This record gives sequence, C-alpha cells and structure tokens, in this order.
Amino acid sequence: MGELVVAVRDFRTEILQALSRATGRPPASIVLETPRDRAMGDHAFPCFALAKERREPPPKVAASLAPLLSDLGPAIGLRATGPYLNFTVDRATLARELLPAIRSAGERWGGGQDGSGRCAVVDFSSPNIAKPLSVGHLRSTVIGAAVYRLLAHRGFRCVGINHLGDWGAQYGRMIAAFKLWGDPARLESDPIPHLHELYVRFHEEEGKDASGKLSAQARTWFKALESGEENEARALWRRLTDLSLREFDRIYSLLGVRFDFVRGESHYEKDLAPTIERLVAAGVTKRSEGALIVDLEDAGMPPCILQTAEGTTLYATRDLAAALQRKKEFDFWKALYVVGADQRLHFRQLREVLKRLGLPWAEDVVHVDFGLMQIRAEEGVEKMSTRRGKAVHLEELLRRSIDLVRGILREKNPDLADTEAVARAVGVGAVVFHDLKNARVKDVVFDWKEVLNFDGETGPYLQYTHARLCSILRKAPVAPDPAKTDFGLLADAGDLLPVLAEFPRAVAEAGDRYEPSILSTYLLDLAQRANGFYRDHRVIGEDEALMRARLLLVEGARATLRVGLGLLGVAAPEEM
RNA sequence: GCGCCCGUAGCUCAACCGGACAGAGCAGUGGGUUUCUAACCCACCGGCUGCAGGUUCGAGUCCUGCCGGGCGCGCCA
Repeated sequence: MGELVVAVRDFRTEILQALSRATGRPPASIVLETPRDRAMGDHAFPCFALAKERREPPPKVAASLAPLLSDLGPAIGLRATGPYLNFTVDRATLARELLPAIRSAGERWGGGQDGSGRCAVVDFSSPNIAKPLSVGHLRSTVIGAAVYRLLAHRGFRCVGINHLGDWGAQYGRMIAAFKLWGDPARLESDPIPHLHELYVRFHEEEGKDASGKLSAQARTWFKALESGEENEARALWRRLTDLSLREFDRIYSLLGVRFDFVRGESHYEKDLAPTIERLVAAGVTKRSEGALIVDLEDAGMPPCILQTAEGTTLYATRDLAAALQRKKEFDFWKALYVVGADQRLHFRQLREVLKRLGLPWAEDVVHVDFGLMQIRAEEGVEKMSTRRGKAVHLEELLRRSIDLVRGILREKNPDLADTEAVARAVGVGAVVFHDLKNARVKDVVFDWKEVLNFDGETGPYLQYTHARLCSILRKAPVAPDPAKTDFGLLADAGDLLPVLAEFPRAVAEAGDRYEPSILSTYLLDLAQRANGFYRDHRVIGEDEALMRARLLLVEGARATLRVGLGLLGVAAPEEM
C-alpha cells in the first residue's frame, strides 16, 4: 500500500449516503450543492427532480424527506427551506475533526493517493531557443507547473518536459545570420539579445532580398544541421542551445520551476524517419503536391503535413514522434500539452492521426489550452510578437515587480529581516498569481498597471493574509495544541471552518480540470473569510481557553493558504 | 468563405458542468488604526448576463439563428 493518508471525516459523503438511503437512489446520482448564501447551510439538496418524479410540489418533498434522515446523527443539522433541504455541520464537531487533521497532514494537506499508479506527462513552457522569454511564455510555464503540482499532490507520478523549440528552418536562418554579422564577444556577454537582433535583421533583409541568396543560405545551413553530421552548423546550433538554456534557467529558478526533462524537438530527430515509415506502412498517408500528408478531410480537418516537397520534416512530424516515444517511455495515463489556444487545430490533428494508427491511447493526448496574450498597440490590441519587438520581456516584468515590492517593503516594514528575499517572493508571486487567477480560456491583454497592482484579488493579498496569520501564531504565548483545545469555543467562527474543509475538493477539481484558477478562486475566498475572522475576533489577549481554540483555527487557515499557494507556485513568506 | 473559442456592473473576472435574490476585485464616493501587519476592513454606487427565438418545473449556463471580438485554415512553430 501507499503512504498513510491523513483522513478527514467527510460529512458531505455522510449526507450523500443518508440521502441515498432516504430516496432509494445511488449516491452518485444525487446532486449536493453548496448554497450561494452560506447562511442557508453548508450543503443543500435541491428537491426539484425528485418532486417531478413524485408529482408533488418540491417544498412538500423537502419537508417529507427531512424525517427520513434522522440517521445522520446529531452533528449534522438539517432544515427544509422551501424546495431545498439544507444541512449544517455543527461547528464544534467540524472543528474537532478538521483542525487536528490539517495539522498532522502538514505539507500534504488537501492531497491524497487517488492518482497513484498513474503517470501524467506534462509538456509545458517550451520556448524557442535564441529568443528572449516574453510574458507570452509565462502562461504555459506557470499553468503547466501548477497542473504538475496539483496532480503530484494527489499521488500522480508526473513527468515535466520542457519541449524546447530548437529545431526547424528558423535555425538555418539563425546560423546564417550569425555567420554574416555575428559578434563572438557579444554572443558570450549578451547572448539572447544579440541573437535576437541578428534574427530580426535577417528577417528584414531576407524580405528585401530579391535575389533569394539569403534564403538559400538559410536553407543550406539547415540542411547541414539536419544531415546529422558533426559539422560547423551543429557546433554552432549546440552553442545557441547552451547559451539559451543558461538564460532561461535564471528565470525558471526565479519562478521556482523545475523540469524532469529538458528535451527539445531535436531530441526526437532520430525517431522521425521511423515515425514516417510507420505512418506510411499503416496506409494513412498520401502524396499531395509533392508533400507527404495525412488527409483528414473526412474528419472535417485540413490535412496534416508530415514532410515538405523538399523532404524536410515539420512540427507535426516531430510532435507525432514525440508522442509515440513518450508513450513507450512513460506509459502515461495522460499526456498533457500546455500550449496556447492558437494551436488547437494542430492538437486535434495530432490526436486524429494517432487514432488512425489504431492507438487506443490517442484520446489520452490532451491539449491543455489557454487564451492568447495580447498587447496594447496604437490602435486596439495586437498579438505579441517577439520578432517585431512587440513583446514584454518576462525578466523585465519580474524585475520591475520585485523593485516595486522592495520599495513598498522599505516603507511599510523597514525592520524586516530579509527584505530582498521577501521582495522576490512577493514580486514574483504577484506576477504568477495574476496569470493563474482567471480561467485558462480567457484571452489576456497585458497591462502593466494591472499586473503590478497589489491590492484586492492579487497574490500579495493572499501572501499578506498569510503573513498576518503567521504573526498571530508567532506572537502568541502558547503554541496551538489540539489536546488542550475546547472545540466548542469555535462555534462563532462563521464560515471559515466549512471553507477550510473544502480545500481538498478545490485541489481535486483544479487537477481534474487542469484548471489552476479553481484553486486561485478558492484561496481568495478563504483569505476574505480569514480577514473577516481577523476583524471580528481577537486571538491574543482572550482568556486562555478561547485563545487556544482560535489559535488552532488560525493555524488551520494559515496552513491551507501556504499549501494552496505552494501548489500554485507562489511563495508564502511569514512576514512582509 | 469555413471551423474553433469568448461576449456577465465603467474596467478585470466569479457563479460549484441546469437550481435559492447573478457575486467579487479594480476604479468612484464616504467611513474605520491607543489593541494580533491599513498590501486590510466596512458602507454606498453600479446589471434587460451581446440580441432574437427554442428546450425545461427552472437558462448566465443547453439548442438554433444573428451581432461583436479573438484564433485557426498544405509544405512556419
């Protein structure tokens, strides 16, 4: 068996089972919701469907059902309110079950082992080498890293892969440009900006070059690269990769992002020929205008192009090879691709081609898509483009955020022990949380004012709430201790307790739907309630029994915030 | 032209895959600190959920058609 999992008594399931007995329906078919207005109760059963079946008015059904639920026990109160049956868990009982469990779960609170034995491959970040990381790359990086942690928290084995864009015709251009105008000294001191300038220049001049000489040079260099020989092209390309990774790592470490494998597209170079052979042998390909394609017309899609008329491979070929290789190596339960929504068609095609190879796991290839990042332009908005210099550099954004936080800290908390570390945690946390706050599908228009706002529903707000709770625990004359706690004194804790109890469900749902924003929204709600508690109740200075009870609650809220923020990739400093 | 996605308060978003009176934050106005961090809290202001039909006991949520925006559509990634 796996490790011991800290179990929390699950009142929700108890209610579900009682309802099942009372109605004679399987628990899975019963909808139990959380009332919008929490004063109504912690859980609610809408009686409409049952009422229709029984041809009785819903309020009557609710009223007649209530007496049949006496086996729920004294800890769960119920009340028929109109067409709803509302359940409220006794606060003292909830506190007694929940708070000691949170405490002993530690870092693993909200997690579990329901993913054990299954492997999730998470393909995320995946920038192109020799180009600066822009805020456009942030989304894939932080969403992917969060999904990875959310699943790992529940016992899934996760494999994080940074699928670098390090192959293709563009690197022929890159090499050609460097050979023409490159400066070895600048390549050493200032690699990415230098390479990027060269690339932009090459693009411009290639466009103006009627003779086609530049394009021919680029093609020649890429052919040399693709030949597989240890030649000048390969040596240069390898150097580009190394220099790029050195730059990227600086930012990844700032973001606290790690990969299990950094494998660019070039990693699958040797698998390309066998992949094409396999597709041809399976009879799913055909020739069209000199290119090798998979015709997907009957699936309502444009063809998937595997090989150009010139014989070079494409993106789709490399992704097919990668998918096959990953299935073989990891035998994944799901292969997740955290890639922008502009590539939806590509991933639909990828699945369709895998399906035509007769692979039953084709549907386990999942595109975890997200909306595009746009930037304000002279008129309206436009897509971010590194090539046209219309991109905000990620490192600049992070640096400005950290600088701003550092200034605020010096003013508000001049006695802070390690201002620099906290400035980094909060500055980076603001940027990361901003990208995880909203549903993935939403397009984003980049706005400096918005990202660098630290008030309201922001990362710093969550961190601040956490720091204040830490402060109470730090200043208290005693440490929280479940054995010395009178849980009955927490009856006035409002909704904070039931909200804490929902944390595992928020983690599970965020993971199941590959949607970190579900956890973000949950944490904002939790923080608002924690701040409400802080406003209405003193902890230190109350008589000892009351203080002890409240300290344990504060500790539970603090732990939940810390673990939740950690899953999102946001640090939780104890002071700020 | 065809396909996919998105339209909720002035702005940015929630609304538990169909349920109770559509909720937060920002911006605006007015309040709150001899007491655990004011990056906080409270109050006010603000809505034909793009439009028109349909399904349903019940629709912001599902279906159809329009309108507006984004993205994609054979040798880029």
